Amino acid sequence: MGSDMASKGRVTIREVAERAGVSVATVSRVLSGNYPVPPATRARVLRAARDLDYVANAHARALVGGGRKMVAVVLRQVTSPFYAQVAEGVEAEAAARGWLCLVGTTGGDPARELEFVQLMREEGARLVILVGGVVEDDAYRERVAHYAQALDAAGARLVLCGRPAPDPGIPALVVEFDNEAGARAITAHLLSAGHRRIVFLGGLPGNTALDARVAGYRAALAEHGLPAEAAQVVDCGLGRAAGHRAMTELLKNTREFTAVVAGDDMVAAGALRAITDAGLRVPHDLSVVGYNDIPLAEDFNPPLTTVRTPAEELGRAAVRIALRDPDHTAGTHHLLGTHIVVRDSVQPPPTDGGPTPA
Amino acid sequence: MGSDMASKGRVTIREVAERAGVSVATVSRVLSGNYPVPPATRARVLRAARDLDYVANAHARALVGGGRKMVAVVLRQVTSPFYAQVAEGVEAEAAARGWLCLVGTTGGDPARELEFVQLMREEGARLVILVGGVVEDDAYRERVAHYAQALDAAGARLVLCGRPAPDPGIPALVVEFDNEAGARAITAHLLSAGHRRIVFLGGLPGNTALDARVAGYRAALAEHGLPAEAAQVVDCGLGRAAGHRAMTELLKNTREFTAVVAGDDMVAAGALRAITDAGLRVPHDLSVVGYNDIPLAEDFNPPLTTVRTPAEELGRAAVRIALRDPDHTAGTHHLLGTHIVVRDSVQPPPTDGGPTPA
DNA sequence: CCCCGCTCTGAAAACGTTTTAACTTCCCCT
DNA sequence: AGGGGAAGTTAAAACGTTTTCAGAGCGGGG
Repeated sequence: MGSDMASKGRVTIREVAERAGVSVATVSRVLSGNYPVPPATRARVLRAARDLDYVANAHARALVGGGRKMVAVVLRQVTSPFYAQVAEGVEAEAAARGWLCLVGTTGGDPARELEFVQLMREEGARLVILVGGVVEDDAYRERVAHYAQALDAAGARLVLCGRPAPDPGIPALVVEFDNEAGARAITAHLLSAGHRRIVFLGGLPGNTALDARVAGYRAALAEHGLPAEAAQVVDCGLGRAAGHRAMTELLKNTREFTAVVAGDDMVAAGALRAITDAGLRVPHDLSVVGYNDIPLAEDFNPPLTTVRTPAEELGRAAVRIALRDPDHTAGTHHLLGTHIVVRDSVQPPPTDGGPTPA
Repeated sequence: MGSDMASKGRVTIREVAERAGVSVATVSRVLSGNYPVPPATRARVLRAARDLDYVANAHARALVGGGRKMVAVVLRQVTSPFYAQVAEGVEAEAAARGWLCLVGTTGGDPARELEFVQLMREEGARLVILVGGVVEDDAYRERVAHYAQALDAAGARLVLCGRPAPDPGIPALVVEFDNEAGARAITAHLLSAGHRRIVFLGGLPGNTALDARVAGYRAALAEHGLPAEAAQVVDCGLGRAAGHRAMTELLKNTREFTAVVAGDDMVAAGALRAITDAGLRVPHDLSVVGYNDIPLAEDFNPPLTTVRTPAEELGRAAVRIALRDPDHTAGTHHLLGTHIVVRDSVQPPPTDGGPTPA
């Protein structure tokens, strides 16, 4: 760094030009690399830029260049392990292509989501990724349709992760996990361990991700020849606290079940804790499984059997798919696979009327 | 939304002006709200803007406005619960003031950190927050001094969370937890439960955050009248995997300790798992404490006694402090307090030569 | 010897906004 | 009635780049 660093304001391209003894056009050509410049001049410019510790003004660049390489991710909160992984995937894939990644959190508030998308339009994001299930009502559909059209008009693309496109005609991509298949598989796992009375804890009617998991759960039950009445779903919503509360409630009544499939791992965490608090043991007295396989799921008590949804890969896939085909292949739906990871929270149900032998 | 939405490119302020029958200056004044405009004109402009679904170009704004309200957080990874919380704090505090928040991840690579800070200079961030301990060597000091001076010259500020300012003269703020006090307190907790042979698992020589915790650990031992040789610190570094590996190793030898204080909760998670794998029980055979109180620490097996470092508050404090005094109160050092949260991973040590009575 | 074309460089326009300075009106005061 | 503001509005400059267009220098082929 030179000793004559500007003490006030930023160094502009003009000062670099002056010091190098060339015009601003030449400096721009060297620095942006968009145009060949003979080695001698090039070196002189580079030298001057380095001496002055010049940094380009991204705004000026974006202004004339008409936009910039930026992707925005919008999610409920970064402190949720699952969302954090998705964000990391997006960020990694974006960074690998030299794109900037902006993450915004909404706390689940549609108003803040709208606000953020608006902001991203102002910022000239070329790709906006909305992640996380949502309750799908008219307001939602209208909102997303608006986003999609506005972004599309500006030459940007919208991808929805784990939430539905409002209409086949809307210019948005959808990338998500096959929730139904995942839930079906994990429920089948419980079934094949011998469980028959299984409750689904953490339904959230209207939320498409959860609805799909509930559907998978019911499908597994049906496939195993159980009547529709065998399904018990507790619509307590997501989150550790909700899981804890609902499970506590459930345990107050006479126990009509031997296993629980939780809406996600956080719900499972709450449920696990509630069960322990009630003096029961998992999996000895009750089996429980989760969903998502968050990083600390194997440190739960006991290590949680759950279905792995490669969250980071979801994020990567979202940007990869959106950026791959420049032609407008909108409206496409992409499903990502999942698989069960078996740990220690499941064992055959206790035999009726007495404790199982060790 | 009007039926005549521009189908190509963005709607500019000029088109709004035209439709409203005023000049661009007037539109700008209405939209930016920097200058009073009579209600009638105002309404007409607003109407035109809405009809055209106009969104301002943030770049043009930032260009003329000389920068923009944006804060950038740089951290190792968002998937680490502690960092995620810090990021959330920063984001929340920034959003509350109408600032934009950009989070960048480095994976711990100084080169990527440099690259990102450079990028933020280009983007015109007015506040850059570097978070996370780091090994402090000459390269680090030089790097940070460079950031600080460059940002300062551009009228931006630099705040360091949990890492040291290279030199009192450098224009950077430091905000961090009192690591030494926290480690001293949690070690004292173990001591007062009767433990005498305590190992510190997760040292990382050169990393100032960890060094401070080790110092606190040693101080607690000394205060309790134990000789310096009583301290055993295992420099295995951070992360769940490191903790697991180191603990496994430790358990291979004859056990010379009854408790372990982990460098952070992730190390504790690994250690807990290693102990369980070895057929031992916590806290019956061994007591374990962590550091940070990450959100899932209470779901560990057993629920972890640890020291709570309010991470979100750290993030909030960083932006609050940096933005509070416009005068250049640089070089200041702010320490945030911590406190112990007691759960179930500590109990008095087993009596020598036999199992403790229940 | 002249002209063409190529390489290198520079002047200036453009990007979309904010803001300053100036210019009308119109009203009120003397 | 005339002058001084105030209020409302506009034209134009400025922000820092990229890019187009054109000019200058120069070597080679006819």
